[in-house]
Amino acid sequence: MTNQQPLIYNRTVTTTALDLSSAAQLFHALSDETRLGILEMLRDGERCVCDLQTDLEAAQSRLSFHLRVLRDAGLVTDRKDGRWSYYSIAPEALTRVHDLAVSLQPSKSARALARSAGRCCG
Amino acid sequence: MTNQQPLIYNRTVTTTALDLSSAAQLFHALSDETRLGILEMLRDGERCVCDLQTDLEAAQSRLSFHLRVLRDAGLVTDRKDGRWSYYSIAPEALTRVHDLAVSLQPSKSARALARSAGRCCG
DNA sequence: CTGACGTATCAACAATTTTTGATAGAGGAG
DNA sequence: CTCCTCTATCAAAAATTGTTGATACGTCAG
Repeated sequence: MTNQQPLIYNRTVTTTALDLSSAAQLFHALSDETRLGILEMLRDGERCVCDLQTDLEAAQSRLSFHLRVLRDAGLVTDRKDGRWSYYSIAPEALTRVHDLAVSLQPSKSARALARSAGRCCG
Repeated sequence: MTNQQPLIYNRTVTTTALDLSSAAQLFHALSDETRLGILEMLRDGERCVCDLQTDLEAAQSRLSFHLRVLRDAGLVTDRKDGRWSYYSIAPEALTRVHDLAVSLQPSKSARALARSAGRCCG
């Protein structure tokens, strides 16, 4: 259950209400400097934890923690080879971030009213 | 200082190392369901806090808190009219999210090695 | 086998974020 | 004015997240 991979989303932007929960999870995974640093490193290709450990000067268990957050959010995948674990970026997840940004943009039909009504609400 | 607005970033994606700190702040603002719900509502145009309060069934001070997080991250702007505060989406911030997603994608020169070297690190 | 290495996980603690309820101030209605 | 509405802010409490050090397990070298 903890190893469960999140769904892979379709390329097409669903116009239906976004899944706030999984969107939040995705953004949360990106909301930490250490994790962004990891992703930045992984841009050049897969890396083992020990590599990251060296370059980011982070304790092993700390890295392990952040890698798991990234993996749970679907942002990275891992592969084991011998005693090493190699992590790489899952580009689909970034595509999804991209799509979310698009789908949060104001709609064309932005209702230019709001204050025309004397009373605001209730 | 607390009311300080974040920088507006250029449209062009800088290839230089991203500013991890402000990127993290931006993603953090998006990492909460309530805040995503707010943004979703604001897609249709500006809204006063009391509107959001009604539709999101959230306490006023809670909303105020989240709106501030969004504003500090540059995701929304606010405008006062009489006793109402109207919030709207700041599309540039979403563009920046978009750009960040792009700039985190794996580089072309993904070094397809990593395991070709017998030893991993050290 | 044995011992060192690479990594994941866990529990305890620290730090940060979010919620809640109370208070205060600005603006408008009467 | 005075009272009510809308909103921001604050402090305290609750919840969540991140860090650290210890432990465990698989794998490989010797």
